[in-house]
Amino acid sequence: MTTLKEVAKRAGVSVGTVSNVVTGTVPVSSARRERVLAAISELGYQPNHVARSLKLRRTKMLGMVISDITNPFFSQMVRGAEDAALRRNYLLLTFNTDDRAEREKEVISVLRSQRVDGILLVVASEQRRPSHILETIRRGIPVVCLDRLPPGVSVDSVTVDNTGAARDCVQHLLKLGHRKIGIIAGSLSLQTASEGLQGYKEALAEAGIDPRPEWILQGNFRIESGYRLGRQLLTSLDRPTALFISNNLMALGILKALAELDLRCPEDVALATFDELPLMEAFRPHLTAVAQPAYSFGYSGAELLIQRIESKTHAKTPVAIRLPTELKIKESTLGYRFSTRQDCACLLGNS
Amino acid sequence: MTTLKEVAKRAGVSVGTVSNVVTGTVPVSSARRERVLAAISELGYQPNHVARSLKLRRTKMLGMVISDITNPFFSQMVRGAEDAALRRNYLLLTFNTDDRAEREKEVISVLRSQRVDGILLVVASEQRRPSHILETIRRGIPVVCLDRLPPGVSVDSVTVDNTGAARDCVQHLLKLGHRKIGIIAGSLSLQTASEGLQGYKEALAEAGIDPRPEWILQGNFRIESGYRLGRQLLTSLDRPTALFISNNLMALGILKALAELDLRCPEDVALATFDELPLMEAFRPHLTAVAQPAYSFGYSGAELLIQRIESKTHAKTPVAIRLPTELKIKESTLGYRFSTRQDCACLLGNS
DNA sequence: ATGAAAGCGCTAACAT
DNA sequence: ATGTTAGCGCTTTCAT
Repeated sequence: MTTLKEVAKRAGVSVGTVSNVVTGTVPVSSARRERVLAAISELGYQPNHVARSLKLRRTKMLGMVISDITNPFFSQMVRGAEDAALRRNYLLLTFNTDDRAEREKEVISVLRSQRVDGILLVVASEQRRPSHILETIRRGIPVVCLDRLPPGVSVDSVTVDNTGAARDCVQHLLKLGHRKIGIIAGSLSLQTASEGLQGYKEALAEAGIDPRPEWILQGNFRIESGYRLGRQLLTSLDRPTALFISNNLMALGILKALAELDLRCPEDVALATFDELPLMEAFRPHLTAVAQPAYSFGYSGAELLIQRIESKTHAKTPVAIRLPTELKIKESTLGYRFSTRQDCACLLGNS
Repeated sequence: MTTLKEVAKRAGVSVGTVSNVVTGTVPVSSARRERVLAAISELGYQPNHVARSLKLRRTKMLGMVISDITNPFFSQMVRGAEDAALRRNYLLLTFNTDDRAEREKEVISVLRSQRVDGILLVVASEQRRPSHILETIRRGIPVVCLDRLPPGVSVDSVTVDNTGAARDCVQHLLKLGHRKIGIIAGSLSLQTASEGLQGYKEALAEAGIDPRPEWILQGNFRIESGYRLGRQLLTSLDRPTALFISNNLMALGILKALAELDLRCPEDVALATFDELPLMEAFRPHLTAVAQPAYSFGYSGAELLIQRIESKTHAKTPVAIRLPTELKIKESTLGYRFSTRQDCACLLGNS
């Protein structure tokens, strides 16, 4: 690999001059600049970012820790973060944890060894005040948590109001006349999942309905678990007439179960889910969903993180960005108790 | 950040000794090792990978260049590559090009500046003998191309037989009795897309059918383009009875068009697509698809790349790994000309 | 405006 | 087995 020194030799100038041409921070006479530029292109010189990082003690790299890139929610988030990062000339180093706390620990350790300038984190650890995260922050590496917050840690974050969104969604089912509403929640050790369950319970409580324990199921956010729990719930003797599902993948699993059991949606069971995805438009019935701004999670998170990195001001109070969600009502809940199009239109209008 | 030097001072040994403890390449007396280990954990020392990379002139980082991480095919591929890389202690630096050649150039330049040890590349450039790729290889940075091959470049690769897979798939439609078969191809500047079209034409030719230009449409691998072209084709006066679609996202778009136009599948039009995804199991009708081993593309590619990096032997002949595809026949093509379950079962059996 | 030189944190060759 | 040191490629301060 060509080095600054070789370029300098070829152009007949000092390494300092070449560096000044490359970085553009110090003016260089145009005659010399020309010669340097010529030498650079003749030799195909590419600045060594590793050496620069060592010297400057910053890498212009961001660590990104998510649970699984093959989950569309996270791939959107990563794309958002990458787009924001590249605009500011930062690169993204991404890792999957599969929501396993020990993987998260390892990954953060790797990221620190790599000397990333900051970390975007979708926490896996359910543990209170996780030391690896606290320690990272204490060492001056900015961390922005996305979607979920580690309990007991004061840290910048980008989240949505999961409780409120779940409550709105279940209220929508109640308004349609449903009284027997089940929930497929995510793993309750994750904050988002327990918030979703909380919203579900609040909505039922407001309507004066006692939650039925056998209709509250805990999954793991994967297709397979939605399928399995869906079958379980839908084949039970006294099955709910509506289901609230805490994420997109489990919803897909339930659709599969539905098809196998020859149940119609929304006639036999109405379905409402968290997370909306472009590809869900192709599904029939079109699913009622709480749309989460997956891309924005990443984009805003990266912007906030870079701002923290570059402003150096060790802020005392964390910034908490709250992104809006939107309940998008579609066929999977409509049509159940309604016979005329007018009724539906009216309901769509004020929701 | 704590450095080796500080650890050495604390433990009362030389930096060399600390380095030897950390890397484990040279034996250190257990008494001193203990002291070093103690100092490391007291100070929370994390080796500086940047400095190590500069010194060793290798980063243990792999560059990965794909078109778009939000496309499930590529997110699976990235996950495969990451799993293979981590097993060998390499990290993955991923970039999206959106299939734009100039982005690819920029990204590869960044990767070279980062001094990645090798590059996994899903090529975007349709240009012959693209200089940025040739130059990268010439400089001794191993490149493994995934899924597609840049024209005129001798390079390691992991691909599938797109032509053969497309031909098999169209032959399946022909066997069912279809004579009016359309194709939604990808952007024909991409090798995979033109191979798919080639297979389609071969199958028709063997059956003695002349291709109808108005039934050969070119999309761009996105949901929206499948939707648009699907509507176009399905609303035409003389529409095909079966459709071969070159990727998963466009197939989803067509399903959306189908639902809007109130057409049934497979009764009104049979559908067969490239790419199979776990989440497609939830769709009804279940789509007949050529299953591509997306995860394996990444996994095998990363393994091959690392082998190249570590064996240093500048191989003269490129390795070309061919992964198998599998035609998975489902409801979206079956049931069209068959009235009894027996017929279907029989057909499923010998395909 | 330009050159010389120190030093970022590490590894490995060399000396002991 | 352990300590000492050169140098990886770069930026930047200090002279000039």
